[in-house]
This record gives sequence, C-alpha cells and structure tokens, in this order.
Amino acid sequence: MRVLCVAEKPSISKSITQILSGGQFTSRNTSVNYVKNYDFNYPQTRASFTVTCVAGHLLNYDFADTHRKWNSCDPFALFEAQVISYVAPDKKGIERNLIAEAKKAQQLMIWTDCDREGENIGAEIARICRKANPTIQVKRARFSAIIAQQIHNAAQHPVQLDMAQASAVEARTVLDLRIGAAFTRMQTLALQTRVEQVKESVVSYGPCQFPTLGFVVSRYNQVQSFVPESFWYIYFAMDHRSSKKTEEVQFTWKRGHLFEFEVAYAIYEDVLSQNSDAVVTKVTKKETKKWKPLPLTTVELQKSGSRLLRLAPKKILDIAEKLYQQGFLSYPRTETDQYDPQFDFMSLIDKQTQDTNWGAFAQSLQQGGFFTPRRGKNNDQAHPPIHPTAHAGNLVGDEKRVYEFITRRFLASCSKDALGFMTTVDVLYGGEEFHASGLIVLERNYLDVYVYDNWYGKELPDFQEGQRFRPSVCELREGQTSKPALLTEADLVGLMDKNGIGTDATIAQHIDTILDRGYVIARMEGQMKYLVPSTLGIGLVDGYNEIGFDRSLSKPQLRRETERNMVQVCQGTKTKADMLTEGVEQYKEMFVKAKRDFDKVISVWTFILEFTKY
DNA sequence: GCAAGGTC
Repeated sequence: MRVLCVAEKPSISKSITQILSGGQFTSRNTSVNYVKNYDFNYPQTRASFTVTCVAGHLLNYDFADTHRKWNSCDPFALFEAQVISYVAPDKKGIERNLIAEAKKAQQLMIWTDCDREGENIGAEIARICRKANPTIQVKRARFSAIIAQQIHNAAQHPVQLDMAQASAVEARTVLDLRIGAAFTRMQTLALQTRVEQVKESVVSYGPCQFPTLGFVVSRYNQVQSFVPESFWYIYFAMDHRSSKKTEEVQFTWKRGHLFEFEVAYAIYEDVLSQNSDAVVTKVTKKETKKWKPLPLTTVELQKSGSRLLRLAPKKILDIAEKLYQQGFLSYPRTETDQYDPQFDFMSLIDKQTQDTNWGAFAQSLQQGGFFTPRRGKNNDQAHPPIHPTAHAGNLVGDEKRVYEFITRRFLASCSKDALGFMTTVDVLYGGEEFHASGLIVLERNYLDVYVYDNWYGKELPDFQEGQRFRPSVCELREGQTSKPALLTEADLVGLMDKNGIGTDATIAQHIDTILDRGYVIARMEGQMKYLVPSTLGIGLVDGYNEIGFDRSLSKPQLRRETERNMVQVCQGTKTKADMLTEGVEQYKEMFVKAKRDFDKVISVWTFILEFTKY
C-alpha cells in the first residue's frame, strides 16, 4: 500500500521521515523551495510511505464577487453575504504537489499539529486530496511530541480526523471575516466623510485588535484620571554598630500605610508616650529558594524578551523564526512549558559546552549539576518548549542576544534553584509591631548562567529573641501613592495572553496592527517603550463604550464567548451552524446600534480630537 | 482598502 503523509510544516515532515525511515529515505524536490517529498518503506505496516507537507492553512476565505468591492453593498449585508473559500495564490504550488502525490496513493495520513487549527488544516488537506483521488482513504496520525516511540505508534494506529474541531475553526474564520469586514467598512466610510485625520486611511475593526486597543486605552485612562493620595506610616530604624561601621537597620510597620492622618498620628503619639525599649519578639531563620525559570513558551519569550532585551515582541518572534530556519532553535511557536519525560537534555547541553561564555556552566551540568526542568501547566501536544538545538557561535546583534537569552534560559531551567537563608525579625515597640528580613545567598546555582535574574542578599545583624534596644529613628512620615505606569509591550502581551486575545503566533501581530493603524503610538521614556493611544484610538474605544453595549466591542468578553462556542462545537454540544447564526445575530444587533448611535460616537470623537493634546 | 489563523 502507498501512504501519503502530510505534515503541517516542513520541519515536521523531516523529523517524522527521519524517525519512521530510520534514516533510509530518498528525497525529491518540488516546485516549492521549502517543500520536499521523502520516500521510504515502512515494513512495520508493509507500506511504502511518501512524506510531504503544507505550510499552515491552504484556504483563504472572502466574500463572493457580488460583495467583495467596498461599494458593492451596505456593510450590513456582509453578515449574510455568501462567503467562498479558495486556495491562496501563494499555496498553489503546494496544492499541485498534494494533487500529484494523492493520485499515486491509496491512503492519506494527516500529520498536522494536534490542535484545533491542525484539525482544520487536516480537513483542508483531505478536501484537496479527495478531489484528486476520490477513493483515497483518509486517516489521521495523533502524536504529542516528536519522539520515536510516539511517532511509530501514531503511524501504526491512525485515527479519524476530528471534523467537529475542524468545523469550530471554520465557524470562527467565517464569523471573524463577517464581523471584521462589516465593522471596518462601516467605521471607515462613516469617519472618512467627517474626520479630516482619517481621509486616507482604513479604520479597521477586528475581534482581536479592538480588545488589544482597549487594554492600551484603559490603562491610559487610569493614568490620566489618577489622583495621588497621601498616606502616613511609622518609619522605624535602629543603628547597628559593628567593628568597622555603623549601619541603619530599617523595619517595616506591620500596618503598612494609613490613609487617615488623624489615625496615624494618634497611634504614633501613643507609641512615643510609652517611652519604652523595642523588644525582639521573634527571630525566624529558614532556608529559602529562588526558583529557576520555567521552560520557555512563545508568550513568555516575547514577554521576558521584550522586557530584558528591549526588543518589540514581533521582532523577537521574527528573529526566533529565522534562528529556527537556520537550525539553531526548536520550533518557536509553542504553548508548552513542560518537557516530555523522555526528552534528551544531555545531548543538547553537550552542544553548549564549547561556548566561551556559558560553556563552563554547561559542563557543570554534565558533571552532576543537571536537574530536570520544572513542569509548567501548559502543553499544546505539538511542540516542546523553546530550546537551542545547536550551538551558534557566529551570530551578531539582536540575533545573538535572542539566541543567548533562549540558551541561558534553557541551561538555567536544567540547573538547580538558587538557595538562600532568610532571617525574619519581629519587633514590638510602643505597642506596635515592626519587622525586618535579611537574606544570605548560599548557592547561586542557576543564577550563574541566568544573568537576567537578580537575588540580592541584605544581611541582618544577629538578633536574639528577648533582646531590647532603643530605635535610632521613629518618625511619622508622609508618602504619596504613585501614578500607574503606561503599558509596555510586555504588559500588553501578558494581558492578551491572560484574556485569550490572539494566540502565541498572533499576539505580536495584533500589537503591530494597532500601531500600524495609528490607534496607538510608541513613546520612549529613557530606555523604556510605552504604548500611548492616539486621539483616534481613544475616540474609537471611548466612543463605543459610550454606546453602552452589554459587552463592549473593545473588551475581551466577546472573544472569550467565541472561544467558549468553539469548545462547545468541538465537544458536539453545539453545531457549527448554530455558532454561526448566533454569532451573526449578536453582532448584527450591535452593528445596528452602533450605526444608529454613530452621531454620539462621532461627537465623542470630535470632542477628543479637539481637546486632547499630547 | 476589511479579520484571524496557520506558516515561509
């Protein structure tokens, strides 16, 4: 039997070929540079295998000719207009290869990633192959890691494609298109005639880009409306004299900050009036740890990378993609922060021993310093955490910095938690409680390679329970609450991830979109980059908020509902048709309201455009 | 001239 295997991307087709063929395969070029067809025999199932791949989705969705042009219809009609799908122009070569190979095979085995998108891509592949060869038998290989035993098991026990998952993705795709196009055309056409600033531009709406914008505006509004508040606290310290110097040991008041001066003052007066010694009531000494970092996911790479390396999330992902293409990194789009129990850490660590900067650390891991990485809570069943797959010695600039970060993070995660010794001292003075804590770092462990983490040890003098002393300072001091900071890109990535806006592969794109559209402007303050909404961005979000929907078009709830609906379609508790109809009805209602209230929206915009200055 | 999701 001839079996055609189709993976989601070139790297997977190569890995499964290497595993299933045991290295004995021939390779054919196709008309597409990055797609190869691999042939070999698989005696385990007495079949001859051809392994090839696609590159993500093959199909694009758009409106039929009657509704494609902007002026062809009222934007409202897009909620019902016919939506067609077609092979994207840049995927034609891949389609041709699939057709040619499907004609030669009796069985199609789909090897896409084991997630909803993978199931949908699998359905696209099946559709094209069936058209070329109507009798081809369609199977699906299920694997959760590129590990020999799992890949063999998947090849020998294929299952059926999960059409429910594929349908859920299709429903979301069509809904996003209808909603995005309808609101984008309506907004753009309405604003272009009335607002000078947007005469030439597209004012896009999207179910991911708007909540993303919403986060930026919401933080900006918090900053603008911030009013500092005064608070009072008791500052308490003692002088510690050692042979060399005198140091001030500061204690923290257990009550923290009080916002009523009268109350704080009364307590303070009471403390002073007792005119007593301070008494050490308790000394706690215990070992403490600073945990080594978790295995690296895409979202975490973008968050910590943008914070520590000061690069835009999109830039980091682009660099990681390039390093992956060059064979230096594992697949850079992953939600997984746990390694497979059979993962081969040692050979990867060995590759890093030649490095001039962290080679010695890698060697120390080989000589007994290795500890299995911590396990996070996420597993996408498709890719391992991001890790270096080869040593790269000749990189420069940002590529070098990104590679270095990923490698140090990997080595750190294979090391040991840092170990410290913490002392906490509780003190009673004038009836009030204070405490101070000190830390001595005993073993740096992972900190030696993960230069991005700090763990400072402040040493405390040796206090004894029952010890009495006079404070050197005991004052009532005033402080003020400080303004919240504007959002950084790292914050925004975190908010989007937490609220389910976008995916690991698209979060950075959505941020770029709101920058490109001019909804948000990057503002540098020193080394730090902050995101500030433009008048247009504020106008759009505040304008829609003004309309008063149950669930705002610029908040994350709507996307969460879409996600919930997709899960229901996957579980079979809702049909694709119901998800589509309900979604269309819901957004139709909001569309009508939005259009009717547009004067109100515009007046908010005009107000903001006139009175907001930066 | 519209979306979001894959990936190159």
